Amino acid sequence: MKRITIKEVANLTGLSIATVSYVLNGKGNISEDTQKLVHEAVSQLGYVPNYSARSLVNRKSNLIGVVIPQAQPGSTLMFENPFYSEILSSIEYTARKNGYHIMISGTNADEKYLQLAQQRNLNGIIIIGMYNSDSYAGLEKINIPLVLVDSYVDNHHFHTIKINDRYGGYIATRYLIERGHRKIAFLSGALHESSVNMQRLEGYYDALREYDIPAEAKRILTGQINFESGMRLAEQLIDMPDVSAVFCTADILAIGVIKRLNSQERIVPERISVIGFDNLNIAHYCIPGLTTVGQDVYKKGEAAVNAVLNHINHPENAKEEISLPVSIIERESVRTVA
Amino acid sequence: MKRITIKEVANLTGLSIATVSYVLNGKGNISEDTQKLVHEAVSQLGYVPNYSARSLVNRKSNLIGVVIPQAQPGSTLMFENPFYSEILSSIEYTARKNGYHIMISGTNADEKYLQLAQQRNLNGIIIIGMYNSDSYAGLEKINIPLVLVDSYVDNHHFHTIKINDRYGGYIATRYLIERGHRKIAFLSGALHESSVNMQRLEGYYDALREYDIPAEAKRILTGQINFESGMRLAEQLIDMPDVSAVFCTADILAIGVIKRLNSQERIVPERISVIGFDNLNIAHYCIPGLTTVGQDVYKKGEAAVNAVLNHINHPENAKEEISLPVSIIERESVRTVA
DNA sequence: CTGAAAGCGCTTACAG
DNA sequence: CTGAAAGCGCTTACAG
Repeated sequence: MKRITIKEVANLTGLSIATVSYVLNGKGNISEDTQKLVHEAVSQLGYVPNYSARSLVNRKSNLIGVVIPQAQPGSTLMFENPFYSEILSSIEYTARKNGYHIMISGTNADEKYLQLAQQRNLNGIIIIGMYNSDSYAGLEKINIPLVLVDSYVDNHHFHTIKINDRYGGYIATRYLIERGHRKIAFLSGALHESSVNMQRLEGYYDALREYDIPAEAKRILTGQINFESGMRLAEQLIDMPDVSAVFCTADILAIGVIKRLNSQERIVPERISVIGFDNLNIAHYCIPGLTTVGQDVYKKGEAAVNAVLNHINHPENAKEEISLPVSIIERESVRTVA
Repeated sequence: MKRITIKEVANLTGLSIATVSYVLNGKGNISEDTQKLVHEAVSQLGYVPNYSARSLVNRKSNLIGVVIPQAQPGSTLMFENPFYSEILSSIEYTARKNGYHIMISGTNADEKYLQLAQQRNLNGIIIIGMYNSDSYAGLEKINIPLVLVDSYVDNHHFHTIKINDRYGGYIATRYLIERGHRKIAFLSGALHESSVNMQRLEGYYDALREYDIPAEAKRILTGQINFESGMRLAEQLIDMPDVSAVFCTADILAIGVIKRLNSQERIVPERISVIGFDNLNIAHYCIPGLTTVGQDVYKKGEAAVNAVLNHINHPENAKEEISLPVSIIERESVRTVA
């Protein structure tokens, strides 16, 4: 099956390939008649432009790369946490509306990905989540728009989209305190320096401080951000009968915690209260509905794509640093205590 | 920033670009010494091959396109149903291990996607789910490996990966019957001719027939495959106090049903039993744990990629038609009645 | 308003 | 064992 090229269109119309190319790209000054002629030939022949050839000369691919963390190095993507599929959904949608496609891959956000980006002539890169900071080494010497979502590696070379994580941690904790809780556990993934978890922990401390509640190191429990880890961390809670509320820095963690607690004698919210973070769809699905710190995951993805697009169109502009709002979403997993 | 090309590598080594290309591709008979020379120059220069140029001459992109249904035409992808992110995860992983990347897009699986596939020189296409059958029109005249996941449009032009949906419907229903249930509702998405839902309904009928239980049309309720629809369908159940068990053809539907039922007087499983289909992660997360018909979503994605890869390597082989097994996963959402 | 020609960065018969 | 050259399908100054 011979591929139909611009040459066949040129032959059929009796024009040159240059002219055909001009009308296809809406460039140059081509007469109405000629344009119509070309368009007719295109649809008659079923001509489809070859992006590989276009990319080669334009040095652009209309492809945006999205880097999603892996569950384990070299393993499957972290889709177990619905946060990633939710944000991917809005990234894909926003990109599609603007004529771009999404390439996903579970590579690390490191030098190797930089190679990939060059190989593929990516027009932009969106990196979601935190990677250890020397992963970013070399990434700034690339002149491809690069946006970091939820990362506090802040070297002004990249666009950043995040939320006010510290404030989120603060309002979550305050919400529990205002409902009479004093012994509040903090459950999260690893507390790396530049992680959102660390910020949320600071917010937790802020709230305790404001209400003169001493922070207890033993109530800070860390694992990974997934369901299983939530189950395991909940084990540790079982030996802390005085803890009346738990702040989990991710909904998926909170779901695991609730599941495990429920299988013990500690029903949520009757015996213990739980608040999450993210407001994923599952927070709404589960029973009891999960009270959580809501962020607009859809907007986050949209903002990431827009940052890429803006950079493409106005490379001279300063780096974007966008911080999206958070707010408490009340459901049934927290109760007021005396 | 000038891009480093094969030419620079040739200059530095004093070889021709042909020779450099040969060693890069491991073709031809090139001496050890020359090979080493080239590799040194490559790493010294930081040379990265340009896939656009490669694709242009090879007519292959190392890119596999994955088509995921949209929630609404022209809207975001159906990631609200975790089935899609779970299968995407295994598709990406399997592709990555084999040197391919994944391009996702929410286009319809129609002539337009065919154009896209040609534009992008896709090496394979994986279409997940059911589209109306004339969407596939023209898709067979493309000579790109194409695999259909969970579709009963069966014209032998495509590879197909599915499970035994009818049997799945049968064992789900039988499971309920064996536990004493007689008035069993069937909840699903639209019952299109070639949909998995229709097959699962047939299995439901099979089981009823086997046990001489009359099928009642009023107990067949259809909506869409999402959480909200599950909530809405559950409304209708409220006026059917005699129904003691519900078979939902998707876990996400079942989750919606349980949530709604729970907010009424009908607690699961005490007052009514629910069985799902898919065995998604959420089936394990929720309370009560969801008893469901388990399929291996990971294997499904893996099989889809392997079908593409096999086709690439052995285009002469017959179309693959793979059917994966299903089995009951017991949790807590079904109880035995007298 | 339109065309001839160079060039994007690679691969691959074909010669030698 | 290595190289000169054509060609993949497109875009874009530059002429006219």
